[in-house]
Amino acid sequence: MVQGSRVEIVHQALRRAIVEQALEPGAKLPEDAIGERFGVSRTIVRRALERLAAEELVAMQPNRGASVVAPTLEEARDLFEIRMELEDVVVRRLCGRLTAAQIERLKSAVAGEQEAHLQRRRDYIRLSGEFHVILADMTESPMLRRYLRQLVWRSALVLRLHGRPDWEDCNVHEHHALIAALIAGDVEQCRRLMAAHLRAVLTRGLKGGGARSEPSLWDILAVYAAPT
Amino acid sequence: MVQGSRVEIVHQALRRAIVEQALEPGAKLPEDAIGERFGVSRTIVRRALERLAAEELVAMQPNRGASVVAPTLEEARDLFEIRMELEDVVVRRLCGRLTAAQIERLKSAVAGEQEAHLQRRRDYIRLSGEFHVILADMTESPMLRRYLRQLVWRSALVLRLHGRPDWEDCNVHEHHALIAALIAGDVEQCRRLMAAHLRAVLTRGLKGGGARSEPSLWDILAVYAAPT
DNA sequence: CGCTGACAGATCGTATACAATCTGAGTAGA
DNA sequence: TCTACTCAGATTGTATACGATCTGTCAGCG
Repeated sequence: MVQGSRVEIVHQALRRAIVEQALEPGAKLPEDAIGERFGVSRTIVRRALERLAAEELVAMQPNRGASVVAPTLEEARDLFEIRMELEDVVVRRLCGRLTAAQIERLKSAVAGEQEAHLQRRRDYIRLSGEFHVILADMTESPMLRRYLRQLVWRSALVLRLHGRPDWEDCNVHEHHALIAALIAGDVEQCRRLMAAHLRAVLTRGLKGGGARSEPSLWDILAVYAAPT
Repeated sequence: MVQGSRVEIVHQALRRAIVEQALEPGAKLPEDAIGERFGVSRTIVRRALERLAAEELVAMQPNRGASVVAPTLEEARDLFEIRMELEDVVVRRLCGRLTAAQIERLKSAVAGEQEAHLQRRRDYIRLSGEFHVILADMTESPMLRRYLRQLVWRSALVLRLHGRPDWEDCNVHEHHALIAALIAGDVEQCRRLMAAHLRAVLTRGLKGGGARSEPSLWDILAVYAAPT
């Protein structure tokens, strides 16, 4: 009576592991080992990896296997720019139109974030992204939902790779303010808050010369790879 | 010296067949038959189908195999709404910033469309979508490029399913006007033209009670499936 | 006459076998 | 000492075999 096939199970498990940053960017994902761990054959694992590759959470190189993607700084910025555009669409659609039930759902989601943050739980990052996924869901636009999910997932990866380990960058207040503005129904205010929020996430995440941030080989070699 | 693996070949071939509407929406895609046609095993075909499923060009049902998706009218509208948002981003980024080479490329693309249209070639629909893909490419944003490609491909499918077979709905003039506005550099004018263009495509495609448009079973039964 | 259940054919889901490819260690030669 | 080559071990790429599931047909029963 499992709702999902075995491929689905492996797929989602790996995605969670990536989004929650249990699997580091760049980590190798050998088919054999994963298959053994989940008790399935390589066929299943390969299909799950292929799906993750379609979501651009893992990269597959021919004859070299799969590994967790390690987006460059440039890709990270591009990601957030597009995400800002789509989140802008979301707030424009939602502003002043939230039902009581939706408001309740958003508030409990933020409460969950707060708790995870206070307890310094590993899933804080996932939860604080989940807030945006919930917002996207409420637009009832399958496309918006779909694309924003992917962008949010990849964002988590990016922040892990280029971000600081600070527990101080807390989204809870900004999420609260956003909910209030959505209820109030001032579109421009909503857009401003969302844009500011995302910009804050990005700069908090990227700008701080992270204690943890190991620049990727690609970035490192950028200087040295200049022609002639 | 093929650039892509065999999976890639089958994947792209099937996609072209779908986008060019050689494969009707709803068409079954049996793994055996396709494998035999391309001279590969089911393993390869299945992976190609899985990729197409990730792009939402085919739907895979457990134990029922794959078939070309047949988006509902509602999904079609959603698709175009999101596409309009992203195309808006594209023109905002490109307006007044086109290089001479880019202008040349766009013009020759439109010329190609025109030719295909005059000759009533099957690939006209693909080419007229390609114009938008080229624009997206020029933004140099991998994300924008990626998402817009998917949206354009799916658009072709939607227009086939719900559209009229008219050869009169020609995009060439609107594409020309758009290029001119992008060169001129008037952002608001660009946005207006793009929005009008897409709205025109949608209404030309969907509104006209198409001679060919068979409403899907789902739509048909909507009235009859009301509770109690 | 209509319904139920069994069966055959087709199609899909998964595991596994074998070939191809890559990686790194070790060795021979300059 | 350094370079180039070879080869074993590990890992992936692909085909295929076998079991599971679905669909449609047809006989048996009410």
